[in-house]
Amino acid sequence: MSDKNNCTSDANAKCSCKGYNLDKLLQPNILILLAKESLHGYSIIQALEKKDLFFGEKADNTGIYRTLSKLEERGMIRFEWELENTGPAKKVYHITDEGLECLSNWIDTLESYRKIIEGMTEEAKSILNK
Amino acid sequence: MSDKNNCTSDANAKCSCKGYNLDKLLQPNILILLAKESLHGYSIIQALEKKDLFFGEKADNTGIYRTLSKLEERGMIRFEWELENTGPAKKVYHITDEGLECLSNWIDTLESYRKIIEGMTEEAKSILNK
DNA sequence: TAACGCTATTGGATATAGTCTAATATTAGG
DNA sequence: CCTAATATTAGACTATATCCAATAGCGTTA
Repeated sequence: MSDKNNCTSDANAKCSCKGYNLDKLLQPNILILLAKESLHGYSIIQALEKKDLFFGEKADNTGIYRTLSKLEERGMIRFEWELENTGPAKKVYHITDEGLECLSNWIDTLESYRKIIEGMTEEAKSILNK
Repeated sequence: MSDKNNCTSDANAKCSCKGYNLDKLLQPNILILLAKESLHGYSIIQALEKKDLFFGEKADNTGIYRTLSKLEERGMIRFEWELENTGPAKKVYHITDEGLECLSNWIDTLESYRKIIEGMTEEAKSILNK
């Protein structure tokens, strides 16, 4: 079996069909966490890692901090600096009313999305007789 | 009710929570179509529009043609020029063995993805009491 | 025949989401 | 003091998709 005839060939080693490039849905995932409790960036990273959100891959810190900044710019979340305890200063984020409404929209959006993905999977299965 | 307190405010009019920025999963969608029959780009566009894949939005031609080029570069699909019939020349694409294996991988990936999205939706619902 | 619309493909610039690498800073433990 | 863990940020880059524009063949119709 030649390497060219499967998605593990050099050129396709990181083919999207393995899930590497799927949207991690960081915005709704972060809103869900913050709807339950206020957290700072680093603890959000750890919470997302626990969830095994990333197809076994570890979370990307930079991406999460960038998403937090963007959500803050849009008024979905706000933060206060926490200097009290031990360790470096932390930005403790909490969700706003706008963020809760955004999360409510996300529920409908994700349900539609799930149906689309379900339909695709069923169609692909029937074609390949899987 | 102020405009600032919902996702329809100017700044958030095209908020991702409405689904505008979701991955359209063009790669697997195109592979599914081509696993059933060979097609040229423009007919793929029309087929995807019929599916209402895009949250009611119309398909973006450029994106579909770019995805076709990428899939072709990676050996998932191949094309022949069709000059016979009326109209401009068409690139008729057909799926390769590698493309079929890629689609098979996509089935597992999409099933995992669906479960992740389902879990997120349920969690968000329980938090918001929806 | 000129104008228009449909079919069919491509290119440039931009947007959004996320990754990789590196840097900075505080503090606790050995 | 050195290192590891905690905590945040910046620059460059990749993947996916969008918006606008251009090109080109062909049929209809005014």
